[in-house]
Amino acid sequence: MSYTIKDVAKKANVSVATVSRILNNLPGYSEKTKEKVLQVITEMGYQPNAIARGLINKKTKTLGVLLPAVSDTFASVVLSGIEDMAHDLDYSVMVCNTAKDGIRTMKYLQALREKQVDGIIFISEFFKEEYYNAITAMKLPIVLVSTKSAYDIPFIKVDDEKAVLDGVMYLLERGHRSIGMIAGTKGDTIATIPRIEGYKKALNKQGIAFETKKVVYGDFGFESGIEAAEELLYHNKDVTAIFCSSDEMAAGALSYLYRMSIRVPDEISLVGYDNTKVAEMAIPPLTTVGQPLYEMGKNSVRMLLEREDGQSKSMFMPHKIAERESVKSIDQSTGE
Amino acid sequence: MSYTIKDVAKKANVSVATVSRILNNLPGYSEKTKEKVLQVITEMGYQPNAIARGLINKKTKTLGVLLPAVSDTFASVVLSGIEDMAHDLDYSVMVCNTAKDGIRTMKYLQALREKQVDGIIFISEFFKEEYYNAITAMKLPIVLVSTKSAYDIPFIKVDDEKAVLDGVMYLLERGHRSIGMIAGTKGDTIATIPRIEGYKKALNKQGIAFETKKVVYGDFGFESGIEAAEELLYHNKDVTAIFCSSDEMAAGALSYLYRMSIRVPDEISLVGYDNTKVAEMAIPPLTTVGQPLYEMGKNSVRMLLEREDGQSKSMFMPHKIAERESVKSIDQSTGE
DNA sequence: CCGTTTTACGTAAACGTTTACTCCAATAAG
DNA sequence: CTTATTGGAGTAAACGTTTACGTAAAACGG
Repeated sequence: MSYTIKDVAKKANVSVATVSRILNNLPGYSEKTKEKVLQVITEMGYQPNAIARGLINKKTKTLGVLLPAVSDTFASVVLSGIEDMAHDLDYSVMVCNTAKDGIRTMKYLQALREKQVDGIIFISEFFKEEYYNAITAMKLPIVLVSTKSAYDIPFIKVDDEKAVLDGVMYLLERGHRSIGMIAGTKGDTIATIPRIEGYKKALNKQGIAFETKKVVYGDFGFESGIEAAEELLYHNKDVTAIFCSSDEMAAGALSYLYRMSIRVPDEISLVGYDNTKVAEMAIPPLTTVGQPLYEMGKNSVRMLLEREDGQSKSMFMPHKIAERESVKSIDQSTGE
Repeated sequence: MSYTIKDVAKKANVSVATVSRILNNLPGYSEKTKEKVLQVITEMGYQPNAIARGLINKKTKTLGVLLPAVSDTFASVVLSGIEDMAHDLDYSVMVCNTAKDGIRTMKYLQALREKQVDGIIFISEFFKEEYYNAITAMKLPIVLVSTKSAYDIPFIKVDDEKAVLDGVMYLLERGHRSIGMIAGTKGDTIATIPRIEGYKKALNKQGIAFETKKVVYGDFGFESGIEAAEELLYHNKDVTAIFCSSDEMAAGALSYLYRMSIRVPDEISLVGYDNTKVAEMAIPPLTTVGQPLYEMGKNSVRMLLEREDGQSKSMFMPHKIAERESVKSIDQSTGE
């Protein structure tokens, strides 16, 4: 159908080897033939077939990305970083929306293997043993973004505990003493437990006792933020601030508070997590502890590709509080 | 490195042809050998190489998707529909973030061609002649989502004019008489001009004169919504409602109104477009004319793949107003 | 001017599949 | 019992590249 390297060779009166060499600029031809061949190529509109190329040199220049939901803001920002970096390095990316479903993840892993991707990036999902086995079996480089594992697999993420500690300290420094927390999925060893730990430590630094009833769990999504806020306030009439483990949940909390006619930040302060677009768009704009999601995406492909030789090591990315308008400093003496 | 079909054949004492036939369940072997081979396959953990397969039968079972920005809500919902449908049909998808940049689009088009994708889906971007030439040159099926072109290329979108007409009628029916519009990118023949046309027609139906100063342009993004709202209100103190050409711009408008202490919907009503998550999360939740984005994504791959034989035809998807809390009925006599 | 190196190519095998042919044995038909 | 048919396989070419190897001519060294 399309022209092949043979057609080019024939038309240019050279061998396919020569054409190939020119295409890959390897040595072994005169300047004259090079020009000739190049001219024929543009004349015919020849495009090399990456499949054939991939078959022989066992590189497809494509990466696989597994993520829980393309359509959530968090993952899609990471994805866009990955995409941009991949594009710069002449790689393509295949996205696999695992939809929080392990079976599908395994199916994808197999598809990616069959399609001979050069590496896999795994975003923000719990990394099961099953995945580990599958991936090591296929001997593919992999990096984890915004998650980590029990295995020796490089990851790239922020230090959740430290990030939350800073976020809660931010509240504490502004006079808040009764701070609730809307945490992520209960039991999540990556994004929930360390964050609660950070929350505890911050409280502890100020000599404030930790109370179990002040942390409620969600699932990082908007709706769960609504419910969590309701539950939290039901059991804790006195909180003056809530730390939320995702911007979406913070938006949910905001929504609930609005419905209850509780003003933010006048009556209750809110801080989110991630610094996604929803934090910017919220009313009032959310103060949030930001993760450099786009950069994390970029770095993940860099790590993946550099890994070739020396197993590259994991890295922690810096977090940074994005100050906006959802937090009020309160007078410590009055408590409100 | 990995096992090949030859290894399987050898170990099972059959020829590669037989193994291949079994793998593709074509006829030509006894039940006994089938079992034997299958057993060997699982024993060895053999996985076929899709690259080799693709080379010979000229199908890669992968699709290319071009979109302006993965990280915007709109495109990512479409993408997730594409992804799900593709997964069901055992296709993989390569995403290409064109970042509103034509050069990059051309580069992607070339990469997709070299990688021999089976089809291309083009989301929501203006379809340049340059693209048309490139794509027809590679003789690949293509479908346009949420955009259309001057060429004979199947598209799938809602009827923008009609959708806006309905949205504006919704406002009209609730007594609004002075309605502003925050439109998309000026001059956009797909998503701006027809929508303004719909706005005009709705006004016309009620015998209200169209005024140029009541439509201002944005770029579909949040920030542009802020600016557009400001400009609109500066020139039109009397509007009681604003129709926005995207939810994000509506969120921007909301944000501006909040800052100005103008209550929504009490003082000004707002309706958005798209029905993305941001409409749900807004405060107050946005009434918006919804596009079935996820379904559009799903259908696009169906269309693309069915196209093989009879050129499938374009389709319009139904829009639907999602009623939430950003619109107030006003008393016609007072004009509020 | 002869031997050696270098340059500029060409030939063909290889990558891992699929599939058109071929072939033999067993079965069915007459 | 012969002949046609069928079922169960194997052989090898093909897909479009890359690349190891070979080779003739040109360039070079002495």
